[in-house]
Amino acid sequence: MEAVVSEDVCTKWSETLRVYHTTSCELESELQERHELGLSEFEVLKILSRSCSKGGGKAKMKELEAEMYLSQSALSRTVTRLEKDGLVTRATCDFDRRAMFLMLTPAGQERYEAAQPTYMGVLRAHFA
Amino acid sequence: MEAVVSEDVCTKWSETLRVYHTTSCELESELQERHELGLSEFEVLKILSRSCSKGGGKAKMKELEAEMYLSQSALSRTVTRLEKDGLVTRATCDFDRRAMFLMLTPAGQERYEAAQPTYMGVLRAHFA
DNA sequence: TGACATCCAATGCACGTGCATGTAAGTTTC
DNA sequence: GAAACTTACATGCACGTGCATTGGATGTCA
Repeated sequence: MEAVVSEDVCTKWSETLRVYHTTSCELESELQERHELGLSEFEVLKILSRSCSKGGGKAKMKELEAEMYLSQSALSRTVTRLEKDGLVTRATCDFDRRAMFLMLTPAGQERYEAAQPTYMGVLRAHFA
Repeated sequence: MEAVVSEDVCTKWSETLRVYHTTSCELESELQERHELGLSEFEVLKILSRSCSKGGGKAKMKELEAEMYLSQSALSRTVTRLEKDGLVTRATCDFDRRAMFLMLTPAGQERYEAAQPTYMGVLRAHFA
């Protein structure tokens, strides 16, 4: 009884591990090879694209952080990389000068739209 | 139709991501805090413990590599750390002197048996 | 208003990982 | 048996990450 339950959770975990690993590896390499984007960079573009379309073109760092599985420091550096590539711009918030707004540049929007089908293709291949 | 399928695979992926992230983070921190073991270190001990009980006390690096989601180099260094902590020992194979046998030390066996309930506890909390 | 706590983002640092390469041992081909 | 190839593991290196800290801005309370 106990043993059955134990075996069951182990199986579930190793299944999760397998799916996560194969999918994230393929996402990573496909996005890198075809669009020069890491997975977390793509995720930032994805969230920005979504919130920009309804939020008037900007999102706060804190909002991004809450939606991603990434530490504050890692997110900060990811955004730095994206900014260096000209895909997003940072802007200080007028009302709270501690906070930063992020905005997709046209190049960022374009890059995201080019990469999105690749992303979806991998997901479909693994989950459909 | 297309949209529904798309939404579905996205949901599945983000669910996988969530489960993987929360579980692996908790495994990592619990194992580290209570037993001074990283997750991949624990995984090596786990596989060794299993194959030792039936295989006469040893396993080859290649076998480990095949059973883990870890590159050859990462595995090599993980084993180096375990060896430095006195939990496993390396031994060259007599028949193929390229290959390495790994063996759990008594301390390694002990550490694994102490950590295993912690590991199972986390899995049960997330999957049961 | 002044002192203190809280919050946001950036950065120094240590660490684990993957890729590419090195080294040594085994295998194949002629 | 020598040369070319393959296999097993270790290691140099670059990179992304998390933790802890810093610096600056905001909020709170007396």
